[in-house]
Amino acid sequence: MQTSDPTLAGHPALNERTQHLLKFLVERYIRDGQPVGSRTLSRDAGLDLSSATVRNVMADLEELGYLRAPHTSAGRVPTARGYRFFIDSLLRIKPLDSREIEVLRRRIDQPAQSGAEMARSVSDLLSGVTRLAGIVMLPRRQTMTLRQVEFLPLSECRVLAILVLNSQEVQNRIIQTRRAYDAAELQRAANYLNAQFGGRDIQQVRKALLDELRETRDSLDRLMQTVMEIAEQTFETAPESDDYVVAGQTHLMRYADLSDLDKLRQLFEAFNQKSDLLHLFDQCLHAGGVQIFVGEESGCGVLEGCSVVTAPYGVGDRVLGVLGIIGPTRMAYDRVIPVVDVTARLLAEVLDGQRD
Amino acid sequence: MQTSDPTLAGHPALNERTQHLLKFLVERYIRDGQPVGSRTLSRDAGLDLSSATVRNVMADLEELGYLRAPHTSAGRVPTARGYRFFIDSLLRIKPLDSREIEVLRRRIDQPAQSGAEMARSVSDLLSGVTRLAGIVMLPRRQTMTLRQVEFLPLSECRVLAILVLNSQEVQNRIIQTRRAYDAAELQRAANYLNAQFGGRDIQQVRKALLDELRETRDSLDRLMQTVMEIAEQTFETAPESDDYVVAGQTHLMRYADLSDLDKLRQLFEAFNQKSDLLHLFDQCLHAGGVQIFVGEESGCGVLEGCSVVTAPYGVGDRVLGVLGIIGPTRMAYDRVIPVVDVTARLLAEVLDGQRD
DNA sequence: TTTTAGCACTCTTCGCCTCGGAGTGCCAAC
DNA sequence: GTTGGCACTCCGAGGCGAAGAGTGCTAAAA
Repeated sequence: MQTSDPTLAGHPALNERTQHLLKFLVERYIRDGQPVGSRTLSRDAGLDLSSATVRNVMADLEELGYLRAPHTSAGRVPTARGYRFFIDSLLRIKPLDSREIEVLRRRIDQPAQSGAEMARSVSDLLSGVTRLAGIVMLPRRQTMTLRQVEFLPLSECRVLAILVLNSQEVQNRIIQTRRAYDAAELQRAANYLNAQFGGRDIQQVRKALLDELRETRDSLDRLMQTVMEIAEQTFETAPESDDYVVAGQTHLMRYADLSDLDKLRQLFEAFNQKSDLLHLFDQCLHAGGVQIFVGEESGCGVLEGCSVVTAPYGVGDRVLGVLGIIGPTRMAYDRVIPVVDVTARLLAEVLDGQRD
Repeated sequence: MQTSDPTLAGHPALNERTQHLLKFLVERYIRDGQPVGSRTLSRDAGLDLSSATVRNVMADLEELGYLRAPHTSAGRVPTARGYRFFIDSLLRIKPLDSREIEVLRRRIDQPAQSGAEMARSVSDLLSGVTRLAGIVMLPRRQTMTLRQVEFLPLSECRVLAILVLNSQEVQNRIIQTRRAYDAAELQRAANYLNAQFGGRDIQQVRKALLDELRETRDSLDRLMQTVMEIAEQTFETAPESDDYVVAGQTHLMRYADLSDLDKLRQLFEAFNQKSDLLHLFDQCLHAGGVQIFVGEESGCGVLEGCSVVTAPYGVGDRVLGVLGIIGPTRMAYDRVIPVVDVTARLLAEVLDGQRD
């Protein structure tokens, strides 16, 4: 999360009163979804100003690009820039109370058979709590710890490789080999790999294998040849490893802001397409905390009118993935931000607890 | 597919001319999505009748419940009953030409690592070809052939069970045991199960295990006790086994018939909910061919305005699952039906080829 | 200098009306 | 049984006016 320094780059200092009015306007717009007029602010903002004065202030804010008027007689609405300033400088986040945190913890701390199952359940949780679309990237395979590897001969030249990762996750891969191996050979290869690499993460394993191969290319004994041929395919980066799970897309259909059916369709297609959003999430992987994209800030056309709130999750100092929500720019940031933040932290805790 | 006998239950005989007009009207409505008036029919249906005569016929068809008029001056639109008659008695299905079939075959005959992957790719295919939402139920686990089973000790009292099914599909399951087993014990148990049950389907295995258990409850030796405890959990019907995959939901957002955002949302929620649709598909499992539900015929409220076309797929005489599409009632049945039909057949072929 | 009251102006929304077009139902004639 | 004719209904587009909301500007007040 960014600090609340009102003199951020590109943001001229606003006096107290102006900030207060902007804050009130954004909050009111988030609540009602209707353009907010000067009378409303004059009456409800608690500043005891006439509507004329408020109008002057609003005109200034429009000039600065924080507000815009849908048409001449319709009050003002925040722009992306307005939301940005609101989020960075005006928003006071209410921390979740401990009861709510407990509920989240219990929902997250369910035994899951796999990373994919975990991701599904957490994105369900996010979407249920925020009533927006929840997104969870699958834990990246490279950062997972290898617990155990086994090989099973299936048929002539087909071997089933089984990886046990993080003690929870099991991944299979059927690999084609150049020659047939018998069970004993495969067992020896597995034993070797387990002894050598058990407890290290996949990335290290791949690197070590490559080094080994380079150094002793020609002098490999029979066992090591077996190991090399099979391990090479086994530890290839899985193509499916960069992926995410979306839940609760239907919530987005309730917002009039997004009622343009065609826009909505494009957004849903982007969820299926995945590449654009994955690119966005990759940027968040090493952000070290909650990150917020308002409207087109994300650089992703289909996200016009949408905001994205993300947080990386991981174990210790290792980032495993990113989770977050997508909703209309007009969302309750003060609630959504802590939910995303806490969910990421709780998930880290739970994964940490499962490490052994 | 039903026969084209025009005297089906509940359907009074219609003379040739009336049938022709109904057929033309339905086809035109499917093409344009606009109510069809008497002038259009008189002009284009090729019968050389005045619009007044056509009006008389249409009034009869409305009386019989095949057509309805959205309002007084808006031409006619088919009712669910009208579509039903059209499909059962009037529709002439154009078989796919061999080029198209070849394209489908190539898309289906991709190596897949698992049933889920296969289901995803086939539902993608269905939705791409028909521009509707494609649905594929995952192959039911009970009907799969057990090729091999292995057990891996993970930690104290946790065992990883690996099932190789149909030589293509690998399933894992982590099971909790009452006492710790060592690798040798597990190996013996696996050997026993493989020798005894390899090549049979899961359903038979479960049944045989239960029988065995009942007959020799007290006299089990140590090996058999091991086998029983572990196998029991391994062969439990997986909860995720009844599931399906949807692709191309976004196509449904293009149809003005479904433009009611709220209806659409409910439909999408039903896709996520799954239970209603699963119930519907279960009915199709043993239908022995293409099955069509028009509008509320399915008994499923959210499917109002939608039709569902399904076909079971399987290997030999064993039904593995159901696939199909969902779209607006106003869909090109003459094309969709053969696509669904052929896809199911091709999938059967491909799965059959992979059996060994 | 800042704030405010007042006023003219703009723009949307709604109801109301009208009008043309599309399509129907019915009747009488063929 | 089929057809032409005609009155009727209904929708949709467009125009009009009133009400309401909100603005910008100006001149006076603080």
